Amino acid sequence: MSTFGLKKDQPSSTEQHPTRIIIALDLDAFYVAASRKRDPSLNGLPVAIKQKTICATTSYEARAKGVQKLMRIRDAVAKCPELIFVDGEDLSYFRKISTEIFKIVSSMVRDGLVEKLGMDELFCDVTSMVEDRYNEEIAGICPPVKPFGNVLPQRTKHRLEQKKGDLDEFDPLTRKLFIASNLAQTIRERVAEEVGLTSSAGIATSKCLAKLIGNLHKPNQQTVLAPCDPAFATQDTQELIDPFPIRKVNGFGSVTTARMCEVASSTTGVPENTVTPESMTILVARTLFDHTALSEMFGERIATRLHALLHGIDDEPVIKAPDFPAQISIEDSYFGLPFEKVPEQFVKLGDSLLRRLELELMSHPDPRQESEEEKVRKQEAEAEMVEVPLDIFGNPRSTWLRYPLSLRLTTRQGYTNRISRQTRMPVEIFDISVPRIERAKVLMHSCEALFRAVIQFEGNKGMGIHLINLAAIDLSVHRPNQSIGGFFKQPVQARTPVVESRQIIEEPIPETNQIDMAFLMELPEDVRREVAQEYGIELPTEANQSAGSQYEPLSQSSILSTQSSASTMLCSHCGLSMSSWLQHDHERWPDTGLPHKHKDEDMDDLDWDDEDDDVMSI
DNA sequence: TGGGGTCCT
DNA sequence: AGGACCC
Repeated sequence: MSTFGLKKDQPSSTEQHPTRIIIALDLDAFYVAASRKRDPSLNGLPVAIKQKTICATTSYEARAKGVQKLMRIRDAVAKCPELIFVDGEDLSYFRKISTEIFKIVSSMVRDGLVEKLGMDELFCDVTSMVEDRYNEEIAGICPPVKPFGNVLPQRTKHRLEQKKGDLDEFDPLTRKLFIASNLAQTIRERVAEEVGLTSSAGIATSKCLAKLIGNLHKPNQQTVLAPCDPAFATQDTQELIDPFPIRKVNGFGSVTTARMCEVASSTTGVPENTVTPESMTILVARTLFDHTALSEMFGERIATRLHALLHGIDDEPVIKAPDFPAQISIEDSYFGLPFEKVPEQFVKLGDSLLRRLELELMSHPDPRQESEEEKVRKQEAEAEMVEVPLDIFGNPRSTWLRYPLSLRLTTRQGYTNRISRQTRMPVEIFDISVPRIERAKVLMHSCEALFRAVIQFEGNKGMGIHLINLAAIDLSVHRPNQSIGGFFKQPVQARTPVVESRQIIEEPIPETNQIDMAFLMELPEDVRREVAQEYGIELPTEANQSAGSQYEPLSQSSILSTQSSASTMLCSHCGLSMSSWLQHDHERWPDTGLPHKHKDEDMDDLDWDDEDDDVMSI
């Protein structure tokens, strides 16, 4: 029988925007798999990725012993005493592997139409790729393909078993989904070969369905949802997803689900707590709530989305991951960090943030690490006979590809909600000829000002700080100019790059780490060790220290105004002495930086050594 | 319950 | 600036 006629007479049911073919790719136990790539001795063993007091991710061996994701360490050890813990607080390695995988998949999908969800999930819109391949099948250029992996719904499976050779009798959409399942397999194989990590996939006509059914067969498997009969497609799909708890569906978060359980128990008159999130299935929700009900509960916009999802409809497009993220942030959690210890953490987190900014927002002279944008930039520069910026040795120089214009500080006191404040990013941090720890100190000062604002707003809840998050946001292509006020009459920073980069500006050779020692030694020991380790600085041994005593201990309070840079200046306004890196901050006080001397009273608002601090202990 | 992210209001 | 959502 000819499918040609069918195809012409049936212009696919959704004419407004063509039916899409989506692949949802999910890496199996990603953190564990990446850790095993780094350390193969973990293979085959029960492993948990530890973050503070919880197991963020667990290996399948651990799950077999009942060690679930997000379980407390204590409970995990009780379930599985042999459990091996891998520290998962530093995400840099995971980020690297994640990027590798993203690049491979992007290169295999037309137009790089790949969306990232977290570090281990990808959505690919392969509609047009599959379309082309389907047309080749129709033209007889290549034979029709069987689906790869698990197939749903049952109706399609049965038909496959019955009519073995007659793939061309299936509906066009069904055949396209079959094709996509083979593409998904190819992608998974490539990732496994080149990176060494296994993954699972779901193939369907929307992100939501693809993800839902991808979860049905999990490690290292895939599932395609390919309704074979247009007359039953909607019904088959609905019956398939009806038993799922709504929590498994992408738009239903904990708040929405809880609210629906609440309303459900009050309207149906069933006793409380009998409608649990797990029992709130798509079927139950769909029977209980129509669009109007949802609209009253959540508002028109959200209601429309949720209502559609309950009916298996999801129009969310696959949005290609941008070259640069919208934000880059660093956070750490604490068991009630006393206020006076906060500045040290600002230095530590600020330093980490700077590292990440340099890694992710700058060009890298090593061509092996070169980003796509950078290659394009170089090609353009070449075409226009403009030289790429060179360093003092004539080698290609790292330059900023994006500049975060704003800095945001988010904190949490106890278990209350997060409080955040933002300010302009101090431009000094972009001057990489200055040692990073110096720039981290600039960030620290900005953070202190923001922290004061947070405290003034929130007051002291008497439990110390439980979370600090530093975020670089508002990424711009242009280097921000310095031009607020200007009574320091600083030369305006050279606008970066590309065009006027003919002349090589001789930048001062970066100062050695020696200059940071005084500052370093003044930090508490644990922080100092962490920072020093990051920089590869060898800390003096105790013997050294006592013998040399070259590092004069500074008073605690001087942390707020310390300066170890050689270039010191006095504010012409208030006469305060400070490192030249702080000029800009100082000038903009109280936005960031040091206060002017005549405004010292303002400092009283922030008492770092508040005796009333009732620090919560573990 | 972590250490990240997104978008909407 | 906060809140919902995602992993």
